[in-house]
Amino acid sequence: MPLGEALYESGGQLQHVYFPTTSIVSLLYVLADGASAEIAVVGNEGILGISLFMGGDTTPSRAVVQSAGHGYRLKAQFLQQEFSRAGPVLHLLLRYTQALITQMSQTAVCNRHHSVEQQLCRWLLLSLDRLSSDSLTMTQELIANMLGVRREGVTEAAGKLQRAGLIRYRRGHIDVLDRPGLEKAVCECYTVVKLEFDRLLLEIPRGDPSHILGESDRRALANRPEKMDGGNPHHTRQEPPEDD
Amino acid sequence: MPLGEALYESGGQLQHVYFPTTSIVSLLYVLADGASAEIAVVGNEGILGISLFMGGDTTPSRAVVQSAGHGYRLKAQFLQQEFSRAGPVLHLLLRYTQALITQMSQTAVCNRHHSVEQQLCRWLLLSLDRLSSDSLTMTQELIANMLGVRREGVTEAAGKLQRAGLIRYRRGHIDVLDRPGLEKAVCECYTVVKLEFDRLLLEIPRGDPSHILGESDRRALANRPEKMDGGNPHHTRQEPPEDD
DNA sequence: TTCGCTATGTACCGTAGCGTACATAAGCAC
DNA sequence: GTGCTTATGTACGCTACGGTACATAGCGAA
Repeated sequence: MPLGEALYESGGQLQHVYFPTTSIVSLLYVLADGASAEIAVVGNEGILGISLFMGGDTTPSRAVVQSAGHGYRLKAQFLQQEFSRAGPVLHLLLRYTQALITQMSQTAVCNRHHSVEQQLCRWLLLSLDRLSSDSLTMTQELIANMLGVRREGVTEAAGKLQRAGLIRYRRGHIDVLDRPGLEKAVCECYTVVKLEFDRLLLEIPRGDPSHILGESDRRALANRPEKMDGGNPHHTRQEPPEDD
Repeated sequence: MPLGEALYESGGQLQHVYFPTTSIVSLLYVLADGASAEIAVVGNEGILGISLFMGGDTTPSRAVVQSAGHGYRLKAQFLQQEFSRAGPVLHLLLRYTQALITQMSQTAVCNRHHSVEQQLCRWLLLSLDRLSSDSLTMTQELIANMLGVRREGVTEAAGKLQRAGLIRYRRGHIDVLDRPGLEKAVCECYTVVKLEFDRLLLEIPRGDPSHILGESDRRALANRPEKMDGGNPHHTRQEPPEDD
């Protein structure tokens, strides 16, 4: 999944869902005048194409690869088939969708009330969490597009963070030097989203048995079908691999 | 459902879902410093408490009655019971949730790129659509809280709209005089959301039969259980027809 | 190595919206 | 009516950010 590739366009018909593994994908809303804003970011914890099981088939958002890497993809019909079985996969997908809703909502509030610098911190940490790395390949121009601000604003904010010793960047690369420091500088929006993802996707729900997802269910999701660049020989699944 | 009542608080355990009929409810995200922003508005087209069927049981958002009126409520377990049957109600709820996601996302972009005046227009139209009326009981202070801006900003924007002959307001009331004019002044965000709601909730999906929702399904949802002021215990209604 | 593209740095002005303070007026209770 | 509460109007300075213009420097290609 190369940098900049659009997995789907606003309103376009989706054919697949995607499961990033080492890549990160941004969900963008684009306005008629070309202005845009990232409303959520999806990495190896998530799935792209939720409208395929939510029932809308398409969505007004755009999905762009923000950090090159790998991922799996699956034909929509296979996911829908599994979804319609109303088993643990359905519940896990819905819980993920709820986590995504939290991310979108918190982004909306953050857009309203927080400074570019705070939003940059949030963005860096959210991206880092999805890469399990402390280094990003990313120009300030791209970050500006994601945040929906001027490139110069990002330059300024990034310069401030660098002078504070939190990050270091070279042409097109950002290294995080002091992650705890970054977490101190970030607004609460990052924490809210992170806690909600952990709560919804890591904790084992109690109560209604239909919602219980144990370790085996999470393994089931982690054990993903159809690696895009080749094969994982060892996973067992019902659907045969297909296309590409 | 009186003005200002909180149907649920951020992180609080939900006991019921709510179906507003003549009321409007705002979903708010509140920051630690008290600042807040409305991320979506729910009226007679929608349902409050989606986290109950999405599987999270709770959510970081707050639901506040923005326009007093009536509504139905239903104990969470009954909705979950119906949801777990994986029939048309499930698909309708998920389609509504996707529409809600669109509204939240578009709100995020609008917060980023559009002026207070444009956002006020959007807010007025979204509220109007959910009241099927051309008059709101609403102070500028409350609107400011919803939009996450200063009250004075709303005063100014509303004054501009009034001088343009689009609206008229008296202490705590707003009348829309020229709705077409308002629709010309509003940003695209309103239109995107409206079209998406229409597409997802009014159009009859084609293709996968499990997604088909006909007129009877929509009647089934409109035919709502447990009126809030009545306490009718007969909400064990007959199951709606499986399909149209 | 040199060249050239592109990412980054800096500066200047314009403006929308914030924080604040206070004035006015509409509606309500009596 | 009178008086109080609360909604609305207005003003002023401040700041963050947008728009623009241009300078510099890193890095890859030749």
